[in-house]
Amino acid sequence: MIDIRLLRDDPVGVRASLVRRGVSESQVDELIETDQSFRESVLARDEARAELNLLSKSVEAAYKSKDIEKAGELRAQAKELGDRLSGLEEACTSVENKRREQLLYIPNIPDDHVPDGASDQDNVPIRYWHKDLGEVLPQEFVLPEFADSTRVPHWEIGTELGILDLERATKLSGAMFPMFRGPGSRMIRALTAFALDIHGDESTGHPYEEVRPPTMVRTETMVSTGHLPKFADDAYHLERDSLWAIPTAEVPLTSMYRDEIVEESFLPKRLTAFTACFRREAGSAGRDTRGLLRLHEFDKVEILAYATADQAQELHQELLAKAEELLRLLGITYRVVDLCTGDLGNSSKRTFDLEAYSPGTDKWLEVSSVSWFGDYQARRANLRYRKADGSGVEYCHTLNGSALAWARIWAILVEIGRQQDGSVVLPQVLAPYLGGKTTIDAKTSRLV
RNA sequence: GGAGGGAUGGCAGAGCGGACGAAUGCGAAGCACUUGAAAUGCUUUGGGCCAAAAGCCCCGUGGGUUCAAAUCCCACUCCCUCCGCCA
Repeated sequence: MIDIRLLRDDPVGVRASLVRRGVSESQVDELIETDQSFRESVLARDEARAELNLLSKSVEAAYKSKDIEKAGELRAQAKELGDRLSGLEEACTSVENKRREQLLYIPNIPDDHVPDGASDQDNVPIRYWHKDLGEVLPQEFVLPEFADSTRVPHWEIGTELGILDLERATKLSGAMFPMFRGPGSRMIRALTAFALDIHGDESTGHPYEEVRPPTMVRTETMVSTGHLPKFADDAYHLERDSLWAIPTAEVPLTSMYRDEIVEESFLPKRLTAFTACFRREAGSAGRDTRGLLRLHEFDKVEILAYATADQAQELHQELLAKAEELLRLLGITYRVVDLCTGDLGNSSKRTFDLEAYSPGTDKWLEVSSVSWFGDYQARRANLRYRKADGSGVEYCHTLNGSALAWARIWAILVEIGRQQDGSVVLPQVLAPYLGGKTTIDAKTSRLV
């Protein structure tokens, strides 16, 4: 959540920033009002409490001096004050809860650099990359030719080779649950090992610690990252056990140090995790239903960092570079997009998306989203660090990005690797993870 | 699933109605002593609300009793041990 003090100190500025990303003025004003009455009732309550504490002390003193009569008198007085206090206390908690509730629904304040915009149409491409062209500025980029053999959608290729079995997956779980088979399944395993090895590489000097977190989490864990309470409809909920299926490894990784105060020297802390991710996709029924474009369950490797405010921006670039590195190694054409205020995620301060080109569908697919959350999530998670100079305790900054989401990568690899004869050639970097064989044979559907 | 035990500061651990935001030990920081270190001694060392001195809150969470609760009562949550079941 946002820092309520910011809102107090600069209501006009904060309101303007939030309106920029689609929050209504009235929602902000309501919060300001609630906060004001909260502070008033806290003051009233504390004054009454102070008085009562004093009275209690004098009761004790009266008893000690054996003045039973006076003690009785004071007790009656205190009793009366106590009754008044409980009313004030009740009022106080109720406003406080109201304030917290309102606060939980207010999205993060976007960074000043975030471009204005209403929807994903207004996102700003920053650069393109293609294996033969290298980095290219947006205005200079022209999409190179893709061979006809690659202009086949991945679901057709997958079915043809028997490495994707969506029909039977539907039998098991319903639409939008994928099932990979044979080399198709092994590709996911190879990609995962490949990515984790790169993230965990010690020789970089800043390896990411590999974590295998739980996939089902408590409600508080989902609240910390901002996925609850606002977006409950998007998540799978196991009511009987009060657990939620994680939509991304960001959820458990961010809460790992929830309610803790770490030392400044601990930061920046880099983590990486492979998990399945579950999304109900409640608002998108009927869209992108074919193939692997939109799924209820998919595998993803996530990278995440905790940082101080000073380190955050640099870490953001580092995470982005990490995700880009994988795409480059895989030879996938992509662009980096600076998300506009209208498309920015609720908890995010700034986000870069990586969109990879799928020749089979002629679409740019979001395969990674790299976000800087400022202290928004850390406030929700009560995740802080003790400053090295001893000057106190501060909220951490959190950042994370996908690197990468495999379903869409799988789709693109299958499309760009497709040859005239229908076989699929996979990137050489995966060879060590595929038993040295990188071609899926058209006839036998086996790796050769 | 059954039975028991527990939840206190960075850790260990006392306190079991008022003098307790909390003994003691360990750890950490500073200072002194020392050529330096060790040892020793002294001092400091939780978080939050508030613009803030003051004031107020926090001993798992929520409620209750009381003038007064870490301490008594109730509920919940979590953790541990044993038994059962099990990948």
